[in-house]
Amino acid sequence: MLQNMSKCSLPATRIPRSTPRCAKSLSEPRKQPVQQRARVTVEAILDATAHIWAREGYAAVNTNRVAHAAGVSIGSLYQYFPDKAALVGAVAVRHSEAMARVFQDAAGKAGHGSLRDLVRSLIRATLAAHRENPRLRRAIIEELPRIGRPKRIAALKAEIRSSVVGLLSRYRNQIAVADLDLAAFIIINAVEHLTHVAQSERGVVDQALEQQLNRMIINYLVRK
Amino acid sequence: MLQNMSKCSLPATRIPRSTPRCAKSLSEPRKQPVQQRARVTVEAILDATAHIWAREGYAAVNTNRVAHAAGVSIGSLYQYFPDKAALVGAVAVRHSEAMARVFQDAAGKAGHGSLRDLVRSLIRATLAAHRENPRLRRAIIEELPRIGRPKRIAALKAEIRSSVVGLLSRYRNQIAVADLDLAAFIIINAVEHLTHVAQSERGVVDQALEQQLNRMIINYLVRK
Amino acid sequence: MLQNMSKCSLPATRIPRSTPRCAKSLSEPRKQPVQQRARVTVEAILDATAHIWAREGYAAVNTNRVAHAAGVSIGSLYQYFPDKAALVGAVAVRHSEAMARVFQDAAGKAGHGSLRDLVRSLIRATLAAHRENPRLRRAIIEELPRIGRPKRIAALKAEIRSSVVGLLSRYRNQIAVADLDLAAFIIINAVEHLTHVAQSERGVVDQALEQQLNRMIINYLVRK
Amino acid sequence: MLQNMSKCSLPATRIPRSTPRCAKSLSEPRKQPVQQRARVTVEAILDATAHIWAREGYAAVNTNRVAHAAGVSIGSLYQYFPDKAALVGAVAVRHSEAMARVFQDAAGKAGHGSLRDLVRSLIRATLAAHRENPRLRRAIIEELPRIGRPKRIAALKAEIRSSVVGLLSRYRNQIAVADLDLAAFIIINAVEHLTHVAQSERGVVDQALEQQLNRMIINYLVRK
DNA sequence: AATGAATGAGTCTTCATTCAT
DNA sequence: AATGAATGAAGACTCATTCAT
Repeated sequence: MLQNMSKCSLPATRIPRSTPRCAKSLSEPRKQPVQQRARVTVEAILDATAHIWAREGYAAVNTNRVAHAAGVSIGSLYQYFPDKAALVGAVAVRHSEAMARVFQDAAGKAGHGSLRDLVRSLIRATLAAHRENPRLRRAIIEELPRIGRPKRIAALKAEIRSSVVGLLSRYRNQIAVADLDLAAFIIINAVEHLTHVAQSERGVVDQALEQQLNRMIINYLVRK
Repeated sequence: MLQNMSKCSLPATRIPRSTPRCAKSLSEPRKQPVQQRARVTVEAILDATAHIWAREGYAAVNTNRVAHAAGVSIGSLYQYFPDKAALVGAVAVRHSEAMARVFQDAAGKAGHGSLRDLVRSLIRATLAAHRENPRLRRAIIEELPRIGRPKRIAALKAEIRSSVVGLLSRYRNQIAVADLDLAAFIIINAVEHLTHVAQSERGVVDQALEQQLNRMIINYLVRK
Repeated sequence: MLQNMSKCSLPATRIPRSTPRCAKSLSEPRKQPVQQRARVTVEAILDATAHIWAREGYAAVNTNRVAHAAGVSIGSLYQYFPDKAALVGAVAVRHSEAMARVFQDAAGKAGHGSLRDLVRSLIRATLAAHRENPRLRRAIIEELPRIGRPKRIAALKAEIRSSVVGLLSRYRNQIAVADLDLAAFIIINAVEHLTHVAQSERGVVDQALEQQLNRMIINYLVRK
Repeated sequence: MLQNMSKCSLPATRIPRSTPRCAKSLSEPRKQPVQQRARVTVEAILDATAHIWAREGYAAVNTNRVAHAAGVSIGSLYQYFPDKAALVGAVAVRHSEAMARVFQDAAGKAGHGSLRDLVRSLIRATLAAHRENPRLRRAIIEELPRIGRPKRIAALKAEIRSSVVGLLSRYRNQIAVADLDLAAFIIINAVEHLTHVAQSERGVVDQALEQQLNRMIINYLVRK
């Protein structure tokens, strides 16, 4: 009886809740797969999610479809992921980790060269990262902020930025910008977005773009 | 009671729609309001849409809610907008037109100054545009590409780019970049996105950023 | 406050009334058009209704669409027709009257011939009636019973049947069927439906069919 | 209460549907029930559909109501039937198959008798079929053509007709009609419709009618 | 008389999530 | 652990009808 009352509160025409945001979103995976077989299942689910998300966007990702595409029952999916947000969250994490590795390698290699070498290396790494599954990357960049908890993403970005600040600070005396944090912010976002938008609007990320980016960034850093 | 009898009719089967189907996305508004009160209705609907979209993203925009927020019946909404996409499309158009005016004014004012003046003026206009309802702008930038027909948006961007190319070409001999179209692409997107991301991640678009942008762009254009 | 309660009675998922039939249906036209202009309006409305009904079925007939197709405002439509059922009712009546005239002419002409002549004449009239706007006729035959009040239609049919009984009774001594009412029922419905179904399934109502019908009916009547 | 939190997720935009669109009408059932309980569900849905359709016509069939009447959630209904048309389509198929069996039995039994026996047997089978749930039969006959794809229905009818032609051809030398296909068309439709209309207008399908039908058909076939 | 703006109950359909087997 | 049947809240969209202008 009482529980029926809640059904009765909406007028017939649906006027949805104006406060639908709930603090959760992007929850952690539910349990770690221990058996080999289970790890395969989880991978299949993530692959299916990534595929759909990359091709058709977040709105097209739905749990039943993912389960079906992964060749797994919907029940199994929920054994490893508490909800839809956890699904795309896990995909994003998996992808980000791979990207971070690429990026760190690049930074490591340029460890003892000139500022110019460092810039060139970071830009090259960003371009390389983009050529790797650009559609998924696009989806993550464009849609994750609306899905996941913004604070976590902000923290991630801050981390990357501070590592770039660390790299730049070795060349502080050559750099015309006083606020290195702002400089890192500008460099990272400009390169990142220009690569992204070149990919999605022009369809290619080529030599010419790379050259322009190098010129733009190095001039920005060293020129008065 | 009695008047309800007239409402009694056979349950009508829903089939009709003599208009095709398929091929929609971002359809045109349905009919032009001719009476004054209708124009008020349409404005209220657009305002409500913009408000929800800006605050909570496209996924939170739903037609019943928009109608309710606009103080209008769902039927009225559908009298003027054939579907949800048309709703956000109209908001985007309304907003874009306003922005275009701001931008063109800026270009006009800088008509006879130096290249440096032109750059400064365009950057200032972009910043100003961003300060005007930044959340709606963010929503449009981030989500419209996933909603509307990409070709149309691409065409719009190409138009803007070519107008910038036109402005730059007056100063060609001062510019170190051979491919003016690529230069315009880079300038527009770098400034646009850095402003955007500064707003959404740092919460402000300040003097410091403006200064850096000016330096970055002008150095990019004139330095070897 | 109180009026809101009524909005609260349905559970969220719609479980519609299981007694939706209401006794009304097929109401009379609302007011007679007196001015010439008004008569033109009414004709336009009926034409539009007939056109849509014939082409796309009752489910596709909707008042706004009819009004639009008739070049009339929805308000004007409701000035002359109290509801949708009245609309199709009026079309059916207008059509039936025309058909009745055709039929009565045929009966009149065969007034003093043989039984064979009478049968031939009635069948020919039925065929002729079918060739006149067969799609509308099909719609009326198929869909009116579900729309209009069955009693009225039954009465109409009884009337036609009794007039055929009247015609047959002149030849009673040649007829092998004792129950003339049953005979009339069989003749009318067999001829009517075979013509109808030949039209809608074979696309034509031709000489061969007419000949077969004549043979079937006359044999049925006179043979032991 | 606590468990409700997990239900909290971003409002999902409704877009997906990775399957085409357009080109449906009378679509196939969606997935086959494999578990026993699912088969029970499907039967309940079909029974509910048949009941409403028979009693109140197609316009009164609506998915929520069917689900409710079947004691099943609307979601379950859509798990097995992609849309409303599939629902009535399945009912029609289930009914038609039963009818076809009745009819074929009749033809089989009359395999080695006279032409007169064959006719008598077919007519009796038609009458028997009509006594079995006449309202549903009426609904199917009257409304299916407007719902389903006409080609498929036409094919079904052609099949039946050709089987009757097969039966008749054994007695060709006794039959006065040269075009056996036309004869079959006339016989089937006349008997079918007269039975139907006797049921729906007179309320009974009795001995007298059966006798008249036998006389009409046999005379039609054998008399010059 | 005519217009057309407004209404809102009603209908189809989807999809995240739970739970019995 | 896995399966897949079941659930139902939610959301897009239609259309008969009313009423202010």
